[in-house]
Amino acid sequence: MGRGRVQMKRIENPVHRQVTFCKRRAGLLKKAKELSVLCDAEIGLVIFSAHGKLYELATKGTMQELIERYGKYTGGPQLPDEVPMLEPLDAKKEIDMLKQEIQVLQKGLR
Amino acid sequence: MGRGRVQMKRIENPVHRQVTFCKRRAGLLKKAKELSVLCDAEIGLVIFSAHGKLYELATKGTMQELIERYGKYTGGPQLPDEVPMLEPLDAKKEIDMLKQEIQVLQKGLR
DNA sequence: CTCTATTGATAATC
DNA sequence: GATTATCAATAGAG
Repeated sequence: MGRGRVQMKRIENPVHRQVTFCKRRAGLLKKAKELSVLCDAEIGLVIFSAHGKLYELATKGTMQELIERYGKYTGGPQLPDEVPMLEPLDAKKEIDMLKQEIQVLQKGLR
Repeated sequence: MGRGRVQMKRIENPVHRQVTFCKRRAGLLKKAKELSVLCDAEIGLVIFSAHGKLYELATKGTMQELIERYGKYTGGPQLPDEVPMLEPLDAKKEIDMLKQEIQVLQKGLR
């Protein structure tokens, strides 16, 4: 789109990259909403900018609910009781992961 | 795009809706990848079809890592100390406790 | 699925 | 931010 083609690689010019990020981010969010409405799909979209700012979209409910559904889908039917142990990560990180898993499991019990 | 405009509402014809879902889903995933590459952003996209099938995309790492980052972002900066901290147990001990709880929950799910 | 006609997204520009 | 020339996505048809 636009005047001239676009190389599919990181835009080096910071100003240009920022402008493109804003425009395409808006376009992506719009497309996601459209797909959700047109085809009755539940969509979650999370975008972290290069600078770490968060942009999100969740159709049908909250992002948390969607994450839980995701966890249930991937952790449930597909890998019932397979616990792929990770290497000894940072303890805090591992604790957070375990807590999240517990939340998913608790939700599944209801 | 295409021949004729599209009403922004749920497509009633099931065949038409399925075709549109496939096409736009592919387009959305492509756009998400492009935004990630062009603007150096980390993007997570989760799509549940109306029938419950999951389609996902995670640029830069896994979806789990992205979810963790999301949780950290929303639960961290925004609600710094609203997290009921447990007693400062030894990290290893806490991990073992959490794992045990997970096992109990998994058992309950069967 | 492949193939256009046409719209919609957007890169360049102001 | 708004405008416009172009390209890319896609609706409909085969």
